[in-house]
Amino acid sequence: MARRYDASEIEPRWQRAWAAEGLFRAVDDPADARPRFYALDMFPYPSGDLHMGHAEAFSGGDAVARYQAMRGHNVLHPIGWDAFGLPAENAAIKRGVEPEEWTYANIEQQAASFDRMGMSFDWSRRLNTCDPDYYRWTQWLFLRLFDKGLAYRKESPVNWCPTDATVLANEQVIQGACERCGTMVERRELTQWFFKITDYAQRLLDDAESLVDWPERVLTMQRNWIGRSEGAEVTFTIAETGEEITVFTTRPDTLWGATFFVFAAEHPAVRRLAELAGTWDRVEPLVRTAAQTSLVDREAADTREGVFLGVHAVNPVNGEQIPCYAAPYVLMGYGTGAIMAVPAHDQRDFEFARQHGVAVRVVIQPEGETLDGDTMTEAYAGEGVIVHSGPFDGRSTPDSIDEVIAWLEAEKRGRGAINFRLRDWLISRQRYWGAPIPIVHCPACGEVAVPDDQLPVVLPDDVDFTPGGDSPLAHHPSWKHVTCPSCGGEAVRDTDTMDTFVDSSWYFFRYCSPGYEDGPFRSEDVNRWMPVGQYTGGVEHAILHLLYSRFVTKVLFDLGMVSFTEPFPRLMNQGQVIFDGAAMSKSKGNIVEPMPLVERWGADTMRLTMLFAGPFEDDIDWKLIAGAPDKRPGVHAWLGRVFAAVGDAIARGDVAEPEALVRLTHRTIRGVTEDMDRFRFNTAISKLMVLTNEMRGGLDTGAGAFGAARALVAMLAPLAPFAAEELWRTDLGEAASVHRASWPTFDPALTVEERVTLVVQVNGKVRDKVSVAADVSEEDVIAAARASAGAQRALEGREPVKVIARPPKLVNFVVED
RNA sequence: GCCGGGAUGGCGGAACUGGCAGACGCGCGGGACUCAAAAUCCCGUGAGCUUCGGCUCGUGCGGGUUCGACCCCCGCUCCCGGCACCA
Repeated sequence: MARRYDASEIEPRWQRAWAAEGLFRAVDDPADARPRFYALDMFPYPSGDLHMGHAEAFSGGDAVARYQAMRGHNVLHPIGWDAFGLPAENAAIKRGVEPEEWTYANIEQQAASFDRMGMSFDWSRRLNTCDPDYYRWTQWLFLRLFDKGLAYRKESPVNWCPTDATVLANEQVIQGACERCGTMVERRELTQWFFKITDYAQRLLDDAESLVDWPERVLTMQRNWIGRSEGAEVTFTIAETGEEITVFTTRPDTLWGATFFVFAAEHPAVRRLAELAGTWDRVEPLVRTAAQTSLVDREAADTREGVFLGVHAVNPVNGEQIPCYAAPYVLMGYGTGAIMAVPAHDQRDFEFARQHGVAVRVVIQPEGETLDGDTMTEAYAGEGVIVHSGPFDGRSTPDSIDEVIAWLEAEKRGRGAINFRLRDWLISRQRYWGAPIPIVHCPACGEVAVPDDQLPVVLPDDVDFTPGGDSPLAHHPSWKHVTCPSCGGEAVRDTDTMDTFVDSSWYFFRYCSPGYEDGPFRSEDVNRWMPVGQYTGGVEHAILHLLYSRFVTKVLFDLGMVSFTEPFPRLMNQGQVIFDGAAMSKSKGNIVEPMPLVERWGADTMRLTMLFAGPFEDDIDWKLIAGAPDKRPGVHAWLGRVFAAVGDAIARGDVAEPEALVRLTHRTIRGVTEDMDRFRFNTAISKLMVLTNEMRGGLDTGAGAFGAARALVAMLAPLAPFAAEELWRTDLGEAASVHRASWPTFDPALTVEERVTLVVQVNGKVRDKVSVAADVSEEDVIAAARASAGAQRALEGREPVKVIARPPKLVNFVVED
């Protein structure tokens, strides 16, 4: 009687057993001699139940954790929830549910689903970022940045929805409109808290070089986001007032080609200069429009509009006076907010010059060509020979850039400079459901840190969520009124909360010291477990979360709290689960949920479906890989065959196995091990399927397969943990879990084939295949090839002019025709 | 526009370092079992031609290097992702 596979009976039973045994607890005893492995999955946001993306990501992450445990590691595989954030507040506004209630209900549902899936989490380390025990330390982290001058307040433009009367995050502005009410977003200047991540720009860039195990695209995105540019700062003088204005340029070699000068519309000097020159009437509308245009619209605009200010700038390299304009195409947030414009060699400046009738002066020409500024149709940004540039005439560029910078420094007209596109991290949110910023504003003392021993600053639970323009905390009748920790006078709390990316920038440290009450974590715990052995999650966090986490790690390193500067040396991004080429969405009505699949066919089938569909980092199109919901998935049928084959093998007992099966088993162990090390779950599963098929072939002839069965079950464990455990403990009779068994090993001698297929080619075309001994000599292999029927037929009696022999795999006869 | 990644049967995908293209699975066709169906098992399955021995073509397109190219080089096309006035 063949062993039957019944997931619905097996899975809940082992799920309970694992929990009762505490099987997945990480061992914190320093005396434990096993090497440690921190398997980290990006923690979920609790909006509803788990979705397909979670199912895919955690299937991979859990396979890694289980595999590493079987490889002899003491594995830390924690879970938690990124539980602060706007959706909870929106649920409160829309449906009248308390954010806290909504959040915790979703967390419980997701936790139950994870359990049902059999995720090997160490539940004892579970955390939620919205728990006061957690956000106490988020606030503590803020204060350490505040102490170091890395957290500061300044006025900054933000997205403002006039209907909801509230500030929106960039992600909440959809094509210039509020995502909730559709009103066009405006721009407002508000005083906001920032983290000074720009101080770490160079280190974030330099250390990225060490992240060789990150996906290339993620590293590229980070580098582009940081955006380092080398160039020079050059100081121009306003002819009419004598005031000095510095610009940044990456092309100091084109300084002699500057024919006008442009200020960002918001530049503080614009109004003063325009009023002085009597042009404010004409300039003012432009400035006002720029100030009101949302940041999103502003970046999407591509006009070359601008207004002459009526003043002139003196070019320090040649004393020339050039007209000054204000134009929105120059950004206040980058460089100095003012530029020298070189229309001949910058396309944007060129378009502006043509539209406003400004001269175009060529100072760089391609070798052997002459460009004419009056007739050229686009800027020339290439290499070439320098002309009309005083001491640099006749030199070539870009080689001369460094010499121009040296000359500027010697002449005291400018200096070499580096600029980054990276901006400081705006962390203020005028929102309720976040960690309150632990600052008290005192009329006498200014910004005062809440003392560490008064943390956490707890969120009140009786607030009005109706959008009102600033944080709901500001409207609470009593919460914000406190005494100043410094002078004892009357003061008010800061009523903003922190960006949820602050919460998620340090959660992986907290997992190392769960429940620790004297700090966010114990350094010795963190330094034992970290850096993370493998970080798994979605590519949507390629920039923000990963950049912020790297930044916070470097700050903690500088504080002497951790001994490393990069938290995640190995990163893997799973692909998205899509449907019919598009993201699953409610409006499309094409959402497929993982839990019904788990209930119908079992968690193991859900995992195998995800992992077998293709490379882990590729997208999965559910429409293409899944049949009808009630149609039995192929991987489920395979598990059925595994049960039957293992059952039969056990019934026959540990008797002699065909040598071919023994060799295949060893080759399979080698191959699957390599695949697991490289996240190649799809090919690992395929190799296990081949082994299953071969076992069944042997069993048909009455031979044994016990060793193959044991290896198969062990290798199945990270991929289909319930089925493997059932076979291991119930059928094979092992007392201890397969998930704490040793990963099978192979004998290299047995992975080598005894006989191999020799490919016989004539002129590179396959003409025959012959079985030969693996250690065949060159002469013998050529003789065997030549004797083959296919070679005889194709050679037609001709003598090869050349014979290429690669024993034992290939012989190629080259003949002339 | 710039940057990154792709394109292989009807479908998802394999192919180590340049050496059997299409592993494994889905789907489909045929068969066994069955009163029947489901389940299960077996056989076949890139295209065309075939005297059934084989032959020709075939990894987005066009060239090249090589005894030999899905793989390397040059030139394109299309698709996906990211950034997008960053001076």
